[in-house]
Amino acid sequence: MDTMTTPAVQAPRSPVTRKDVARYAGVSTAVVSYVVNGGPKKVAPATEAKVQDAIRRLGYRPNAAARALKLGSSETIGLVIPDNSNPFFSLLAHAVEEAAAELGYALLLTNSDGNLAKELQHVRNLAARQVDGVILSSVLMEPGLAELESAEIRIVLLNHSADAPGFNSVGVDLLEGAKTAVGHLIGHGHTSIALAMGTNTGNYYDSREEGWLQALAAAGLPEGPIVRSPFTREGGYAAGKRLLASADRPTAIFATSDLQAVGILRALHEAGVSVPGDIALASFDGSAEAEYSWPPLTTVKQPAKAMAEAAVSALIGAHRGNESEHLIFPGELQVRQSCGCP
Amino acid sequence: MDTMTTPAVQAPRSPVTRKDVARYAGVSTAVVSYVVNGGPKKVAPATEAKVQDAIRRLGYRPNAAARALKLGSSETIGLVIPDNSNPFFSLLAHAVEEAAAELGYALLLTNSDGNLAKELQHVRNLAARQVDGVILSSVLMEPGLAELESAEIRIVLLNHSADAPGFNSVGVDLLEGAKTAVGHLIGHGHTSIALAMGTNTGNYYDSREEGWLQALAAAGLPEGPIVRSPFTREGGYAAGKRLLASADRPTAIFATSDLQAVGILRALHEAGVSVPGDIALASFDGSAEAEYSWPPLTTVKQPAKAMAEAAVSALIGAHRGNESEHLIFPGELQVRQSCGCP
DNA sequence: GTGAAAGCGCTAACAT
DNA sequence: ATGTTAGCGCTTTCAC
Repeated sequence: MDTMTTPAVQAPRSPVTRKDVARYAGVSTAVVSYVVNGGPKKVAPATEAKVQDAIRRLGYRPNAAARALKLGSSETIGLVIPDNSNPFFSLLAHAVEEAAAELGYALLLTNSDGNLAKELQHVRNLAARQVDGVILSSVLMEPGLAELESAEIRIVLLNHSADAPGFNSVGVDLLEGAKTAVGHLIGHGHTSIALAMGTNTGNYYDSREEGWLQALAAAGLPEGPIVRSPFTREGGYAAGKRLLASADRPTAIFATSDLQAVGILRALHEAGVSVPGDIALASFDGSAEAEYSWPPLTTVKQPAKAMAEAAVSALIGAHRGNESEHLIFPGELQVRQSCGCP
Repeated sequence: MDTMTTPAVQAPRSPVTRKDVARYAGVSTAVVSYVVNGGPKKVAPATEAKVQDAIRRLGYRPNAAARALKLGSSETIGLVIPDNSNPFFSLLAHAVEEAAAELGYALLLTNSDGNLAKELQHVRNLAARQVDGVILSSVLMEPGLAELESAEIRIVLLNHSADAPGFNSVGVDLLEGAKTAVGHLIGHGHTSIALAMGTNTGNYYDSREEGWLQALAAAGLPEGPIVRSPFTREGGYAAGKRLLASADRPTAIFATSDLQAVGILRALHEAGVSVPGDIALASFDGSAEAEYSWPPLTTVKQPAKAMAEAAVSALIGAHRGNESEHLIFPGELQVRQSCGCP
């Protein structure tokens, strides 16, 4: 590692306060506040100009900590997600950041790495930092969530598709999404459709499994093989290899995440299996990566932006009610080539 | 969109302050502080126990805003990146978050979307929020950076490989990385190697271009075609199509990012061109996506974790000097199949 | 070992 | 329209 050195790094923060501005402008500190905040009192145009000028000349910037202390709000929200380097979550995080910024809120980002202890610790830490609420993409379901109720902070669950009593939540319709995807595969004439199911920390039942089952049943098809592995590329890769080696090799696979599908794709390619010729594939998430795999993935797109906006709005938006709401968004099938469509 | 409603959302924040704890424990507020912060004064074990008990019973949590106000530090840093949904940046963000958390700092994340105005606005907003510094993955180079010097806040440039006087910076060795990748392609016997160059907002000269040039020159090879497009999958896709259509179609391509390479791959696949058989490919970044493309990409891996740690450390670490430093990390060639290796 | 109190910078009710 | 001032919750110096 090379190191180069040149002089002079710019200095830290300004010590100029509202008081300095007031003195410089020849007004009281209250007036400065009124100008800075546009209220609550009106200020004479001439005075306002003087103050603005003083602010500019002095390079004054309000101290957010003091404001937060006084107001009891930091205009900041926390986001806890499992892993920001997972494309689906990074997209979600970006959308949340944008939605929050829209309302003048900043975003404190933390990764739980799928670790429950970290998750709890982060929520508590965020609470201590006086965030106005946290959006939690939890790794686990109900039982564990109860611990959070004592955290004394507004929480909305994002990417959470089951009802969680006592919490606001927003998620995607896993059941319908899975049914749609599997139904599409069935439409291509497949009769042996495997499920590559992602494994969660909490061992709850994921509705994507149910959706797969229901779609099969509705078509009078037998239950295909199930293989369970993490919601990752590696997990998918392992799943793909296992499916390939199994006695009843399926002719189609429904993967519960794009990442898994990407891993499966690799396993299939390595084995010289053609997609969708020999085995068709459909997945879930609708991440950008799915559009550029080879072949491009047919996938159920989660409306990440809308979901993020709903979560932010439920947390800090104007209409945030006091009832707990469970918002479920529909996924949308994005048809590409991995399923067998031209 | 379905909506379900159930009663009772947990209540907001606790109004219990250090004063309440003091009263409950029968001590002064100072002692509570000593206990909470483990200093600066020692406290009798018995007293400490009483205080801890009071804290637990009352569910007290220190108010970070007040602490920040008093101390002049929010124990928070800001990160400004172009786009958190770009895998390379999301990885970087994750690493920065981790490194900051290690030191007890939280991370305020913002996306500039490659927009200069947004970038500046974010830096200023972060400064107003009393962050202790910002890590900036700027979209532009020197000239524009000058504006930030007035922002009166510590800044370190991340993912910045040129020296920026007056700023700390950490980046990867673009020149050597590119030379290595192109050299590897040359080692496979290619003599016509194109460059898929990413375009930046600031129109500075990217050393990857120079590296490509130097590697070619060192091998006595003619300059291959250059095609310029954004650092994205779409940009790569467009670049791939243009390269395919060009009169002097190359037998190898060096792409300046994995994302571009993924786009190129798609263009090549669509055209029925085999990789690496007909055209070999190497790229830059070393993101996870590169490992799971088909074929897997040979790429120059940026040590994101180390870079993030260095940036955080330069910003808030113990040894942060007052001289401006420019840290350049070496990239490491990850050899996979897209280059022609078995 | 413990406590009293000043003050960080800001907001807004109240006074003028 | 503008000024005065209390106090948000915390840290820490200085006294005991």
